[in-house]
Amino acid sequence: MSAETTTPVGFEEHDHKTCVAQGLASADESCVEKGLRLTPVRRKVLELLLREHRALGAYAILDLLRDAGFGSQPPVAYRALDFLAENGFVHKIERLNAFVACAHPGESHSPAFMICRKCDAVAEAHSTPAKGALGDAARAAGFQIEKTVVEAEGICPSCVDPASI
Amino acid sequence: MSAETTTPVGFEEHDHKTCVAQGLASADESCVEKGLRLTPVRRKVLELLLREHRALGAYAILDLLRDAGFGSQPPVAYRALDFLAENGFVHKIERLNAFVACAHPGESHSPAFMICRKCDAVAEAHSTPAKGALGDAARAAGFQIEKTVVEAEGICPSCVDPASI
DNA sequence: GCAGTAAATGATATGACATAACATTTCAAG
DNA sequence: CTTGAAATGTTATGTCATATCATTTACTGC
Repeated sequence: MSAETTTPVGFEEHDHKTCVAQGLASADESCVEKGLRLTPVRRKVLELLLREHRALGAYAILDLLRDAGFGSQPPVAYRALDFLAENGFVHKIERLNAFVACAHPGESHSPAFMICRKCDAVAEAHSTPAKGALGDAARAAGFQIEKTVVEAEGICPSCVDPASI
Repeated sequence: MSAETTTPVGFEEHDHKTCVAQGLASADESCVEKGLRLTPVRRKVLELLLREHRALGAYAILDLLRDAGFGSQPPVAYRALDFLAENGFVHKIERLNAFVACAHPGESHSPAFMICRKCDAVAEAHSTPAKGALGDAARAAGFQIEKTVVEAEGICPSCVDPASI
């Protein structure tokens, strides 16, 4: 494991092929371990998201699925996305109503996202929401946190400093 | 200011009338200060959200607006909600595609929400996302955070322990 | 192998959320 | 009073998501 795995991906140059291959391999392995079925549509959706490596809406995914010879009605995409999201292979970006491939496959994590409002690039980082003020408030209120959505909107390095593009 | 103002509201009994009156008074005052126009529709939407004191979808608000004699087309609700959200009087809950009145009017804050997946109750707390792991990741990546969405999904005290209802 | 069952997929229809565009009204400033 | 900017009303449309039922696939026990 290289040092890069701890870096938020999404705002940096990287090797797409490796990215895609590792993501798929990781998912294959994980599904075998857990007895999950990474069927052709599901694997294709994951591959598409890894390839694009940005947030895609369900209907954009659907277009790509059609091109790849799969069914082209909304439930086809949503069912695959539900499976992938439930099992941590992709994440939904609530702010964008869109989906991204998980950038830290295999690691257990509660993801946090940085979303550029100019170019819509999305980077995944780790968050520890239960450890901060929110965790304190939840304990005080008797609220049991099961899942957290943490999304920061702002300006990515490339859009802050156009020279760096 | 009572001790209750630091408690996440939404999961507790409270005085609705005071709630609504204070919220509206606070908004009136704030708008005068800032030269904003809290027009009848806008004020009505805020009042409705304070009264209901839970997350409402735009179309639910629209129904209530119609009942109150206002226009009943979607832009009427969305424009009022945009104004109120931009100025911190209401917040959008991305997870629910719905809106709640701000529970901490007048205080500057980056809100965090606890959302019960059983009863859809929503409580507002404070968050300090830039201080934790996300802030570190953003600084490391050169990402400039402008706004954060922090939403925890789980079980509220009443649904955990039905006897307490 | 083959029947029975559960899971996954395909397809139709509909529901829920949100905004573009333009006409009309309101309101404060000159 | 008029003029320009902001707000509102209205029509139409775009985008995101799911309920439902028919069909196919794939695993299980006989």
